[in-house]
Amino acid sequence: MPNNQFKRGELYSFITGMASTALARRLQKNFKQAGIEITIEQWSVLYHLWKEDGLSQQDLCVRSFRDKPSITRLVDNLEKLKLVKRVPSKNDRRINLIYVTEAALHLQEETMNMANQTLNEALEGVSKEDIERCKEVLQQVYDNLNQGVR
Amino acid sequence: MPNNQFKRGELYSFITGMASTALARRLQKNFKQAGIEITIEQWSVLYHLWKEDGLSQQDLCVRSFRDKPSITRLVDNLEKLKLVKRVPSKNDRRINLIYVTEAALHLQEETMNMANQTLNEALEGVSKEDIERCKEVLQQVYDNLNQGVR
DNA sequence: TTGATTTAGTTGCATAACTAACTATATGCC
DNA sequence: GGCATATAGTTAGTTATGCAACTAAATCAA
Repeated sequence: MPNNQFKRGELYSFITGMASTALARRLQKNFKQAGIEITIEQWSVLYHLWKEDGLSQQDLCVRSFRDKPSITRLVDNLEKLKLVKRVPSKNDRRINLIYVTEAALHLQEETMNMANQTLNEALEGVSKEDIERCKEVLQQVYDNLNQGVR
Repeated sequence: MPNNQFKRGELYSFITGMASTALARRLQKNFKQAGIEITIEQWSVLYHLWKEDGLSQQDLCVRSFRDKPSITRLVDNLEKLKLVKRVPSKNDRRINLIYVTEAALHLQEETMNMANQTLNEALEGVSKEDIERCKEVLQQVYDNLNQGVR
């Protein structure tokens, strides 16, 4: 029997990710109250593009832990909102490079501040050390589940 | 400045709950490979009913951290699959009490074992102590975000 | 050069989530 | 009793996710 055997009845919140769900909901609410009409999922795509503009959809898949259809549709919706633009790559015509627009850049500062502030509220009373430890555990869980998968 | 100020670029995986998503996906795949044709969300409702049968939909909302429409539809789908039954309460006719069927009871042992095993695989290499610490952090995050909310 | 395989992205279908608005029953106050 | 309010659940509309099947372009091999 593995020494970290999980007792029944303890697994539910781990599987459902209730903390991250609550956090996403709160951030969504904060966006709305500030009159920012994008979803958290759309924001999370912009987040990666703000860090590095001109990523391919495939890059976005990897970085945002989503599958290809999800990214296709998030980019669709972001394009409708005129927050990003698809630009076909000249080297490889299969590839779309995604660039943020001026409008999206205007959102960056405010939404990043809101995200940081929301996260800090969520982590109120939790020590830096415990946060680090928790992040490591979650990363390990992710890695365990994806080893051997490509 | 709060002493647990989160640095930019570190928040993404926390918000998206990539670990819990990966875990849910893996468990779903394991169900499918075993020929069990229910979704993780449906399973999570059954999970609460196995612990305590005859809960109201409202009870299920609270315990599964979902809103009312979500539970309505999950119960709809579970009822179609003949895994639960809605029984109107005699004391209060607004209330539906949800009971698992024989068919659902047959799923309990196997799926709970699969869930525990999947979780143990996910937590391979993580110490009991770190798991505890991580659970406490996630609980604290949830509580922080829901204090003052009812 | 042609034909098989891989890669990037899209489309279709089912399930699930949130919000808002709705119905029906129960409760509380006058 | 009667009306306002609260509670349990449903319905409708939009967005997102997962899977499977698909198209188009690129690569690799004979």
